[in-house]
Amino acid sequence: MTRNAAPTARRFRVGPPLPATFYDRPTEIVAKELLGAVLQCTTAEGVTQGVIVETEAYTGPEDPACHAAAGLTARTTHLFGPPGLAYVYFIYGMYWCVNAVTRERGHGSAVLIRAVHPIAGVDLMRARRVRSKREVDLTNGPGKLCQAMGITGAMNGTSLRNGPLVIRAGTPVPDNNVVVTPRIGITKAADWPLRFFVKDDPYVSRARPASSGNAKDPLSS
DNA sequence: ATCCGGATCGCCT
DNA sequence: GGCGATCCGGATG
Repeated sequence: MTRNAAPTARRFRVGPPLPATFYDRPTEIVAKELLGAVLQCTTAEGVTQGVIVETEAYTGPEDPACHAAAGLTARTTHLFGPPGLAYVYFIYGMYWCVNAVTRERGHGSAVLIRAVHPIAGVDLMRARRVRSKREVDLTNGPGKLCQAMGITGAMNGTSLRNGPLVIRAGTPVPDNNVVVTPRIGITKAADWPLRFFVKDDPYVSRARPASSGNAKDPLSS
């Protein structure tokens, strides 16, 4: 039997695009409630869809891990845009990451989408992610899901209701199925509990934040 | 003009 | 668990 296959037999609800008012709320709330929603990307190659199963909140200029902490620059223009915009940025010389802008225009906060559970266009995702060995490696990370879905900087600043990227209402995840932990891969504000993921979903990037032991002893000399 | 670190990933030991 | 790839933004001189 197909033990490892995505649960395609189960039908996910794919509703209308989420309204701008959905995003115009505290970023942590938006991050939590985006779990279960459906991210959709349309390109010349086709349409891909995935249920959002992992997010992180970046709350604004006062959050040292948020790009808004550097102020309004060319790069962060759309991060400071109106709620419901896509903020797509380039990282580590080779990957894209996608965010949903939250709160009112000028605030500078967003939700990073860290993992999705594919429900449509899976063959296209596999074609774009030849490197991935296991099925979960298709979309279990922010750089991976952008590669799988064809999300690039060309989509930076587009509306998440109209553009090539759309986030649609899905099946809300009950609180008792949501796990909250510190964010992954950051050094500033590394202990703030702003990461949210769906308990037991196989596409979550990691069950826990990098547990790289305890702090080293910087006073060894 | 130059330097450094980064919201990552995949391969190595 | 560690490290290199590979490029951009922001800070510094």
